[in-house]
This record gives sequence, C-alpha cells and structure tokens, in this order.
Amino acid sequence: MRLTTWNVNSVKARLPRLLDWLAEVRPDVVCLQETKCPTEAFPVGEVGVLGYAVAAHGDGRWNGVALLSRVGLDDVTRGFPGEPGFAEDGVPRPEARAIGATCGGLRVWSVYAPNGRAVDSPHYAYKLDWFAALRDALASEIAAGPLVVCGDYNVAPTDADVWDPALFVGSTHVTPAERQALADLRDLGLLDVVPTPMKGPHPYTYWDYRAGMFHKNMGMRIDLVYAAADVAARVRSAYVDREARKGKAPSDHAPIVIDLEP
DNA sequence: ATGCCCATAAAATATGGA
Repeated sequence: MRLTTWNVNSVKARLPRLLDWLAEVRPDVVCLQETKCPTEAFPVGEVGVLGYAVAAHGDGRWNGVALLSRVGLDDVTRGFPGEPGFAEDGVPRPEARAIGATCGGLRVWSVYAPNGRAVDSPHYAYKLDWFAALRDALASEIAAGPLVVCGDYNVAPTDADVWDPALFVGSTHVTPAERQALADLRDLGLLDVVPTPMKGPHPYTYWDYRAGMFHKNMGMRIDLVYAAADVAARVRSAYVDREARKGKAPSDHAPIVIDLEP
C-alpha cells in the first residue's frame, strides 16, 4: 500500500499539480492538508476520474483536510471528540483540522495542527489544547487496530529539523511544550516514520516561498507520519518527494510517500 | 539545476501562513 501526505496550500490553486502528481505517484491513500475549500467545494469529480474516493472536511477560506483512497474509504470521522475550537474572542469556533477513515484495513488520519502564530498568542494556547485533545482521542483509536496519523503537525520535533535553530529561539514550532505534545502522542505507542530526503541530509518537508529558501535548502521538517508499531513495522520505504516542491506554482510543502508491506 | 512569497476574500488592502 502506498500512503502519502501533502499540505497542498489550497486544493483549488494546486489542482493541476495534484492531478499530475496523483497520476505519476499513484498513491493508494492520500492525506491532504490546507485544502482551503468548503467541504462541498472539494473537486471530487476531478480526483474521482483517477479512481479515488474522497472524504473532505473544510470550513471555508482557511484550514481544511481531506482523504483520498482507492482501497476503500469507510467510517469517515470529521474532527475528533473533544476537539477544541479557536476562541479568539471567547467564542469557540470549530476548525477543519482532522479527518479519519478506514482505508484497506488501515485507520488513517489526516491532521493539520494549529500554527500557534506566536508564543504569547491565544493561538499558541489553542495549539497545545488541540494536541492534548488529539492525544486523548487517539488513545482509543490506537487500541482499536492499525493506525497511522499523517499531516502537518506544525512542530519541528528536534533542532535538526530546522535549518537554523538559533533563528527559531523564542518562536513557535520549536518550543519545549510543543515538542512535549509530540512526545505525548508518541507515548501512546506511535512511532515517527522519518522519511529519506531525496537530497541532502535533512528530510525537510516545508520551505518558505520567500528568498529562495527551497533552493538554499533552508527548510523545516514539520509534516510527520506517526504510525502504530504494527504499521511502522510494515514500512518498506518512506521519502520526501521534493520534486513536487519544484517548478511552477508549487505548494510550500513537499509530500511524503510511504510504501507499506501488504 | 531547484531559482528568489502565495492564497484568499474582496475590490486596495488585510490576513494567515511558519
């Protein structure tokens, strides 16, 4: 089974590249993040032509996640129990940041963690709350069967996952609390499936659009595949498809491609 | 080579991304 995850930064803007990539890579299951489109506006027909069933979860101009599968797409769950909303003005508003489904016997989640914006921002507290609720929700999921949780976690697990750790001191994505949130997820029994970079020593998955960051390989590893032990044991290969970050109108994230033993 | 911000909603800028 070929499983992939990709923050596409708008499925509408990325559709031509997404369709070309699907035809070339032929994944069985695709986790998408930052689709930036309402659930009903997802281009179901376009990806359907390539043989994919679609489960989308969107809330308008921001966020949005989806799952594509050509090996079955059952028991779709939009959001998770206890998932907090962002309560900027005291009114919690739910956001589309997680969708789960069972694909070919594997329970798959596509997640898009809150950015956090700044350590003193309410968005940062929301980010930590969201991770804590995700951990609680996944505790029962991991007990139920083979589980993999893919997506944009918006946290670099270690200093080696950032091109210049000194620049990030005091910023989100690298704080001890955020890294502890990842450790708490791993403590459920999830393993970090670290992909092979196609170039250089760092399996970065994100490079800012500005200042030629991709071309200088000044990136971050913030897209992660967290797999239960039985799933991690089936990993034949995993790599960052940095080819998808090149050329005209790319996303600022590259996909991760994981091949699992049957 | 990989090539130097982008997407969205909205109508010139404002916001979010990380």
